[in-house]
Amino acid sequence: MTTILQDVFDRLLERFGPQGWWPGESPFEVMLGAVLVQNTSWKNVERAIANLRDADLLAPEPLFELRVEELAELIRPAGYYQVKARRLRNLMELLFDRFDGSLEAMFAVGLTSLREELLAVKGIGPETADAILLYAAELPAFVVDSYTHRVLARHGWIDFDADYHQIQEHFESALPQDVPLFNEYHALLVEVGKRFCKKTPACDECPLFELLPDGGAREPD
DNA sequence: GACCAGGCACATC
DNA sequence: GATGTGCATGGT
Repeated sequence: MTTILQDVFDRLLERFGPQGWWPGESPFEVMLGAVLVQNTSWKNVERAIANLRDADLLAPEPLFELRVEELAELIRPAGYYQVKARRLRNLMELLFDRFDGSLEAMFAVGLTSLREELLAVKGIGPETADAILLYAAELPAFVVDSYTHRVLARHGWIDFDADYHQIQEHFESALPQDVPLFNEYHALLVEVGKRFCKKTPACDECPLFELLPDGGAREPD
């Protein structure tokens, strides 16, 4: 049987093609990006990561040894740089205190345990944790972001007041627990969100428009 | 100059 | 438990 969520995925993939997420050359870099991108455009995150790369800091050891004040200056282009420097520091402390600095060891503890450990880090909430799980650790956690919420709610496929866990369950219960699928699906939702489902939407040109049961009349956010 | 972008923690009621 | 606010850069 075909669910609406599978329809949506097929349509988005056909329209936009594979997105090749997550941008980043290593799992460690992907993990840092997950924190840096919080409420921030990816363009600004790229500058911050470039600064870290130029300083040869895109690896666990050197980043762990870097003072938080210096880290803050380097990631400044990503915005909220004082807060995010502290958050990255907290994440490094988890990595070294619990896993001796080994990403492999950290990712090997499994989805449920690692998710709990990540959520216990101050500055890592559900979306950042799931982004690390899916895109860095390659574990099947569906990532829910503001676009996911907006796209689904505006089409009437979830309630506007659905919380993170409800939306995640909505996807995970309707789809196979497949890492490449979850990877592509979230990336495609961000893409359609950026193009057509901003705060001022362009619904009439959205590829999902015709999937609406009643022609698209929906309450605003 | 206003508004927005791939959140999260914390204060206050 | 719900709602509001601070955090900050860079693009439109």
